[in-house]
Amino acid sequence: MSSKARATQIDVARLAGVSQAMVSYVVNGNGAVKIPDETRKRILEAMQTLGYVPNALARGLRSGRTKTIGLVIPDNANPFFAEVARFIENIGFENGFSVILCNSDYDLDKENAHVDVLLAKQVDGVIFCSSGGTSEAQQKLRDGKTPWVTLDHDISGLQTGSVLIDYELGGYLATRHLLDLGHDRIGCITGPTQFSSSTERLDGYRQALHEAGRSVDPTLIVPGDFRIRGGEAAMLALLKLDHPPSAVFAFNDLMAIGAMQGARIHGLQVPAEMSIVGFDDIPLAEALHPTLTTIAQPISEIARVVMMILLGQVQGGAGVPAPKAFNRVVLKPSLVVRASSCAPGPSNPGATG
Amino acid sequence: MSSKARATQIDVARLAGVSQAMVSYVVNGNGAVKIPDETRKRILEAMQTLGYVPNALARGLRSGRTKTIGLVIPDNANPFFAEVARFIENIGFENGFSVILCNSDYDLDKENAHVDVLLAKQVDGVIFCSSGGTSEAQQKLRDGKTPWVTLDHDISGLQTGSVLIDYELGGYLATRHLLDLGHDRIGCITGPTQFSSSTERLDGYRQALHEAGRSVDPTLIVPGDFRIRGGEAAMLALLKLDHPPSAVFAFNDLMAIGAMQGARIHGLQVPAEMSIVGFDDIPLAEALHPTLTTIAQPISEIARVVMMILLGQVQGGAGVPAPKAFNRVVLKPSLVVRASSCAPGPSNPGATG
DNA sequence: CTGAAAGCGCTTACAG
DNA sequence: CTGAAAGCGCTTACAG
Repeated sequence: MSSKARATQIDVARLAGVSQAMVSYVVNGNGAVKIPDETRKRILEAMQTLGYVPNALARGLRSGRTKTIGLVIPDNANPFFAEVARFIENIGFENGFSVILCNSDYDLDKENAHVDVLLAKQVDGVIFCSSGGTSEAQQKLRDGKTPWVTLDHDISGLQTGSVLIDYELGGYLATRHLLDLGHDRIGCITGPTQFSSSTERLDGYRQALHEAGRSVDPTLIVPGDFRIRGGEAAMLALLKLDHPPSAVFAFNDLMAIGAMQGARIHGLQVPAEMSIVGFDDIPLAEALHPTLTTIAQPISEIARVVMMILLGQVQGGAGVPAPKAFNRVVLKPSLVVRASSCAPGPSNPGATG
Repeated sequence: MSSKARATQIDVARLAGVSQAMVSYVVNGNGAVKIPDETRKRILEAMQTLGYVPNALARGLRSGRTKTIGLVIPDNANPFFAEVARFIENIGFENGFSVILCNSDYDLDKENAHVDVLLAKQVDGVIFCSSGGTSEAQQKLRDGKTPWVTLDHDISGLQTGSVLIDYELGGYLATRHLLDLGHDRIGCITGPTQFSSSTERLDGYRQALHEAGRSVDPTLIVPGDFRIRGGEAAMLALLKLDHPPSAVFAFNDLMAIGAMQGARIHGLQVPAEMSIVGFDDIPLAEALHPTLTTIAQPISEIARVVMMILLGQVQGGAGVPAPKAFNRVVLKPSLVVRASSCAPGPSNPGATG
């Protein structure tokens, strides 16, 4: 048995003494054709005997559907994206879709290469979590006819479904929280500056400062890379300033964790001597010590909405768009106050004078 | 352009004034056929003009290769598996392979369903990180002719490539470390007990205890679920014992993190009043506070070896097995001592008398 | 209810 | 160097 080639519908048909079409009808449960129980049973038995496995390639080529979607994210090792991927895959599985995982590594060329492959593989849809900016990959998706949904916040006239996160609001909430606690000098560890998801958080930071009548000190804004090590390095850089901050807002939780380490390396207590706020609310945020104050992204909600939009378009059939109301959804992040932020201590140089 | 159907090789051939075969040769760079530069250029231009994208389904159907592999893991939201997936995908990308991500959720039925789909989709290979035990899915893989590599430690005569982790050694090292520190009562938070990766760690635990002339107290062994919450609950259960442990070995880092929380909920200091050792060495282990002592699995090495074996079989062509030497690789975990473990305090009831 | 047949887009010998 | 053609395994009208 293991020496023979894989059985096909023709083999099954032959063994069951029916035509190939009958086998196909049984496999696909086509309701338009009624097959006598006796015949169906014979076919099923033949399939069993031969260990028949349908060839999804042939089916896809013929039907134009592959039951596969592509997921492009920057980095699956980041717990936030790992969670996103987990939820997406789960919903896909429940609906009979496989997901091809693509990590772009915040690299536009890689992103582009991945989209090429996904399109060549005839995926039924693509979930595109851009590394930021308008890329070649995004252009291809835009020009093509494969349904796709973006998780970016690039609202420049997208002609597709998009789930947007209000990053600016997130940046505002984080900063506002620290201002409310009495912090005056608030550091900022950003993501790679070319990405819109970074600049938007930064806009929120600035807005909160302005609203409170504070000026923005550019030396307090240091770039990170969305990774732990980058957060640590950024915190150490901030602590070398003549007037270091008493609180730091890191643009994601991973960097916030690194910032905590950086503070400790410097001998500072968190939060007593250094408040830290993150962004994402990864599951580990509340397992840290101290637990991490952060801006929560509604991960499962994001995944749910994205898949609803995408599968709506995919299953609606070619050219039938999803209900207009679902095409653009803005999800709000929210502040989750935990133990890593508190009012500045009296001895803290960064405290309100 | 967006209203037309996707261009095919026939369209390109027509526009370039050549036969379809020529287009195919250009696309695949078949060295056996020499195409004049002028002709090649015309074809390339026509492809550009029409926005030609090869149909990987047709190619796969014809050639028998899909340049796609399947990855079955229990849970991508677990940082350990997220890392594994990340490395696998990366190596796949470098070699021109896409990866279909499948989460089994420690559920044998789901595992089985995923393998069915992967086989139907004609993947070139499967990486199978079993949830444990001999499952239907594993049987199908064994019977089929699709190359596959297992990450399990089920050595019961596997006729396939396998990368094994010496979990027993890991369990031994963790326990031995705690014994060496002077702990007498060492708790154990296991994984789901039906899985061999759990029982093997437990064997190591027992062995270390026996070797030190200690008996195994079954009340100190509590089951976990490989998740943070489960670790916390297990720790709380351990602390309710009449004779609670002074140290705990959790079977993965996620549960170790939960155990830390559980200890804190109970008002215990880690490590002064409760030592904790994990397993995996996820990137966050050294970012925790205190940093986590754990048994490190060589994640990147695991991914590298798995892919080397799998791609060797895939690219070696049907029926040509990889070099025998690569077919079974046992990787050793190692102890990484950090700050979450120390000698028991004098006031600690679990300390050596 | 059942069968013969076209065709999805490609690769690959096989002739010229 | 170039073209005509078979065939990968399936789905789906179309006749009987």
